[in-house]
Amino acid sequence: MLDYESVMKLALERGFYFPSCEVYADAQAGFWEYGPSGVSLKNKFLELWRRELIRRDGMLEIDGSQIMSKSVFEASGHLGNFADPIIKCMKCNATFRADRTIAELTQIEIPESADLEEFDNAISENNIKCPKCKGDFEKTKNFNMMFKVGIGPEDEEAYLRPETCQSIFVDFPRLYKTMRGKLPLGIAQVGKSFRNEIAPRQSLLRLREFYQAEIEVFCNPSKLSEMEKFSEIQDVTIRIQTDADPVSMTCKEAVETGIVPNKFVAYYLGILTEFYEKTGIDISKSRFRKLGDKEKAFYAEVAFDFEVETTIGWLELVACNYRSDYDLSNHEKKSKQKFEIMDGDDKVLPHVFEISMGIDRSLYTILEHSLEDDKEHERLVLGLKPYLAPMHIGILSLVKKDGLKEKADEIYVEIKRKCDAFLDHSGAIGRRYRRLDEIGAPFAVTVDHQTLEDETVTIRNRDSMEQNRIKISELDSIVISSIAYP
RNA sequence: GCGGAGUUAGUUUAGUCUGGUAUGACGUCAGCUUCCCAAGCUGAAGGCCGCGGGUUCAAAUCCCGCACUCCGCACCA
Repeated sequence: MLDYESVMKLALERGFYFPSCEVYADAQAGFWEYGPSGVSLKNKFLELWRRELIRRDGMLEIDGSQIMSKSVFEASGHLGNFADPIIKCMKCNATFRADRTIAELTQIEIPESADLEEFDNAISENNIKCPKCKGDFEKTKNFNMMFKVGIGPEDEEAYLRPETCQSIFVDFPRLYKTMRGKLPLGIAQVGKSFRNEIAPRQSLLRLREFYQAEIEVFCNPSKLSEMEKFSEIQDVTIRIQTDADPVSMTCKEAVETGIVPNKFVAYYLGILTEFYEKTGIDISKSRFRKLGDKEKAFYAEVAFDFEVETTIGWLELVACNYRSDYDLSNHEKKSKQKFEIMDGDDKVLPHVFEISMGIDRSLYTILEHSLEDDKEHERLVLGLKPYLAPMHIGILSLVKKDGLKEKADEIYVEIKRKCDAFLDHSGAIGRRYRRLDEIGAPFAVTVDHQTLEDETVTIRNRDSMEQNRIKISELDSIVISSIAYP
C-alpha cells in the first residue's frame, strides 16, 4: 500500500483523474475530472454496487434531476433553517460559526436556526471579539453550502442538489404506486451532488461537485425486527466502534448486544460490508463508527459512518442514517400531497434508512489499498480485483515483424467487444507488461513465433507474473470467466 | 476563510539568493538492435517557467495582486 502522493502521481500519469479546466488560470478549486482509466474503474465499481446492493435486495433505481426547486429544499430543511450562521472578523477576516463561538466563550446556547439578530445581540452584549486577533465581528450572515441557480429569463430560484436523495423522497408516492411497491422498499440513485465547500482539498476527497450512490430504504417502523433476509447476513463479521476501538462481531451479535438497534439496520450494514470486501478494500481497516448526537446530521436519529483507514487517516466513505419519517413528513406538509401508504393493514408514513455512499472517496480508497510497489521486480502494480480493472487484458506482439503484429491485431479485433482490451506493439515487452501492471490489467496475452505455428499464445498473470501457453480458441472463455463479477 | 510552504514539459527536477527566455532523469513517438519482463544505440516531439501587472535595456529569477496545490486551524448542514 502506497501513500496519497503515489496515488496522485499514478492518477495524473495514467489517466485516472486530474484537475478540471486546468489550462485556464481561473479554474476553481474543488472540481476534478475522471480520465479514461478513472471512468472505467468507476463504471465497474457501480456495476458491482448494483449487483451487491440494488439487485440483491430488489431495489428500484432512478435518475433524478440535479437542479431542483426551492420548495424541495425548504421542505428538506436545507434552506433557511439549516443554513449556518457565520461571523467574520473585520480585522483578520477569519470566519467562525456564530453559534459555536458564542457558546464557547460565554456558555450561552443559541440554536443555529435562531434569528441572525440574536447572534448579533449576544455578541455586542457580551463584548465578544475575534478569538484570534481580538478584532470586531461583522454582522452575522447565513452561509448556505448550496449552489443557487437562476432558471429561465426571470432567473427563478432553484438549487443544485446538495445530496441526491431528495429526488427519491419526492418521487416516492409515484414510485410506490406504479412500481407495485411493498415495504421494505429500497430506492437508489447514482449521480452528482454539489456543495459549496469553503476549503475543498485533497483531490477526490473533498470536492464541490461529487458523485454519490444513495439508497433510501423505506420501511414500516413497527416492523424493524421482522427481517427475514437477516439470516443471509447474520454471520457476516462487521467492525463497529462505539467509543473506544473498533470491535469485530457478527451482525447477529451486534443486534443481540444492542450495539446496532435492530435487524433491519444490521442487515444493511452486513450487505454493505460484503460489498466493500469485494471492492478489494481491506475490511480489517474499516469500521462503522456510531455517531454521537453532536456529530449527526440534522435529519438523523441513528447514524453509523462507514470509515476506512488510509495513509491520510480515516476516510468516511458511507453515511448510514436512520432518518425516520423526517423527509416524507416534511414533503407531505410542504407539498400537501399524500405520502402515507398501506403496508398490509397498516396505514403508515414509512421511515427511511439511508445508505449514502461517496463514490469518489471510495474509488480513491480502492486505488490506495490496491497500489503496491513491487521492489523485487521494479514495478508498480495496481492489484485491483479483475472485475474492477480499467483494462482487462493487453494484447501484445512480441515483435512487430514476421507477421506477429498482424496476428495480434486479429486477436484484438476478436476480443475487444467482449472485454476491455488494449493493443500494444511498440517498445520492449517488459515495459509493456509494466504499463499494464500500473493500470491493473490482470492479463497480458503475447503473440510470439510459436503462435504462427500452432495457434497458441502466452497469457501472463499480473500478480504472479507467470505465463501459461493456451490455445487462442480458449482465450475468450478463460478471460471472460476470470473477469466475471463474483 | 486564517496562517505556513509551494507552483518550471505527461511525471519528477536544476536554475531563483547574485536578472541575460531553461537543465537532467523518467515517460512518449520514430528507427535500429534484442526476441518474454522497465537493457542498448540513433533521432524527434513536448515549456505563454501558474495567471495578471510593475521595476528594468533585459524577468523563470526582483516587487505587487490573484489563482491553484499541499500542511495546520476553522468548516464539512
